[in-house]
Amino acid sequence: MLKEERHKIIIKEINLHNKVLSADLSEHLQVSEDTIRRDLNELAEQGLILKVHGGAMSKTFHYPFNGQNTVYALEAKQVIADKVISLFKKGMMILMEGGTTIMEIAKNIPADLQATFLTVSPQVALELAEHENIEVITVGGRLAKNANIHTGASVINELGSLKPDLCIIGTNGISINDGLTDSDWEVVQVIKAMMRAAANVAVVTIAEKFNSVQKIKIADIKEVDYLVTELPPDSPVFAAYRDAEKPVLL
Amino acid sequence: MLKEERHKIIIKEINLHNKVLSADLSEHLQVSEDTIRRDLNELAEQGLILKVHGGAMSKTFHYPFNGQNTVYALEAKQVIADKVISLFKKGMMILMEGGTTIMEIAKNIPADLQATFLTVSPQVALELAEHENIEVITVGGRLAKNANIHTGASVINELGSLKPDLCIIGTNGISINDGLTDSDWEVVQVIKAMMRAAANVAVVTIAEKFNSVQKIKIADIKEVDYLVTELPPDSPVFAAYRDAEKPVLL
DNA sequence: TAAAAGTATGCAAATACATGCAAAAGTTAC
DNA sequence: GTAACTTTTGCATGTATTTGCATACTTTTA
Repeated sequence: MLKEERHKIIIKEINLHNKVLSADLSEHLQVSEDTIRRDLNELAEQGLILKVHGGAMSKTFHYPFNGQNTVYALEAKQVIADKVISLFKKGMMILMEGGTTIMEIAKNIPADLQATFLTVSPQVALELAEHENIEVITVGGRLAKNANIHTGASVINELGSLKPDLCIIGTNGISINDGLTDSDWEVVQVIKAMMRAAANVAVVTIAEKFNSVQKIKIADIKEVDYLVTELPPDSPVFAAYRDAEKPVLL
Repeated sequence: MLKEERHKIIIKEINLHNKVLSADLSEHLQVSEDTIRRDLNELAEQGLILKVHGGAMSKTFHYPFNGQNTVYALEAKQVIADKVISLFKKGMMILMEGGTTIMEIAKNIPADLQATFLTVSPQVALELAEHENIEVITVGGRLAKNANIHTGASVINELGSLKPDLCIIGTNGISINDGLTDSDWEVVQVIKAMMRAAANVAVVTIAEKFNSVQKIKIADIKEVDYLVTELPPDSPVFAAYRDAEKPVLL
């Protein structure tokens, strides 16, 4: 049996079943597991498969969202992500909303962080699933199409029985006087429930959104524990926030 | 024996068996292996064959695997999608599993169908969300990273309180004797719960998976209401299935 | 946290390869 | 026909690849 022949069979097997076990292949192809492992290494180097402990899996199945859609204010969001991640500690249970900033955070979580992440966003869930050491739990429910997060009574219900250490939310509007605001009633209900559930609340937002107000109120500024933007905490933009006890500026 | 004569025979042999071994050719053509190697080198230089260690292989046989982003057996899956969609009626509540075939179905749902879709897969949920007229509900839970579907007790629980009209599942193994099989225990539990919940069960699979068996049993064939493949129902592949009352072949 | 399963590494045997060379076979020119 | 030439072939040599095993190490699981 030629090596390339084995490779072909392995690829086919992975395409059929999305994954293969080294032990199964070894028996099926009548070669030692060492040889199979070498085969899998080669195929992985060629980028054809994704090698995992015990075998290999389909790459397409695992990395569905390679589509590079440019994110607005990406650099700012990466700065924000770095700051937020400094709040993450081992063993924490962290609840995340959706949105591009939160996605950026999810992408940049350190590989060695051990924590449990809850989210109401399928996109965030899939991004989080890329990290080996974290457990991902989706709070399911009716999927609101404009925001791509789960909403509805079942979500509120479910959130009521969770006690995360930290809750990360994006926001559409934020201002001293009107607090956090948004324009989607269903989304607002979910965010309220998330804030109620969590021990600490971090709001992430690009500075551009400061002092903008939307139609529906979510909460007062003083209910936010951490406020994270791309600007340094001593930026003049935050002059009005500095006297308040909360939120802590990052 | 002329060189060109050998070349023709080698090409013929490769077309017939997709591969040749230098040792076999040497014996068959009564020349030294060195000569065979030189032959193979020449044919490879002309781009007619793919030379590999130990012999040569058909080029067409090897090439299809450079596009790693193309879903395996995409055409077949689109045919399957069309057939399954014929089962969808207005107002139905339809429960979907995950996997590439199911994704293909989700993509091809007619724009005007009004229905409610439940799914345990974040990917499928996001795909379904692209459709205006359907309601999407995610059954949330712990996200199993290898399969990218929600698993665990909460999912089983939630499924227990749902009564979908139709349930669409992919499968890794399917055979007359061993029924539906898979290799992931958590996934199997979820699929079992899905089948229990639904009034009707449709299994979608490319014909290639027929008569393959995985380690863990999900259900007997007779528990499946519709069996959907890319082949016509009267294909000889289904000879053994034809006498059974269920499943209905599509 | 200990056992089990899976992995990486070095090594040796077997096999396959490229290369140079000379003999054999085929070709051309006279 | 045969000398001069080119091409092809087999062999010897040294090199490279492949493979299974032994070993030590890491990850996973219970």
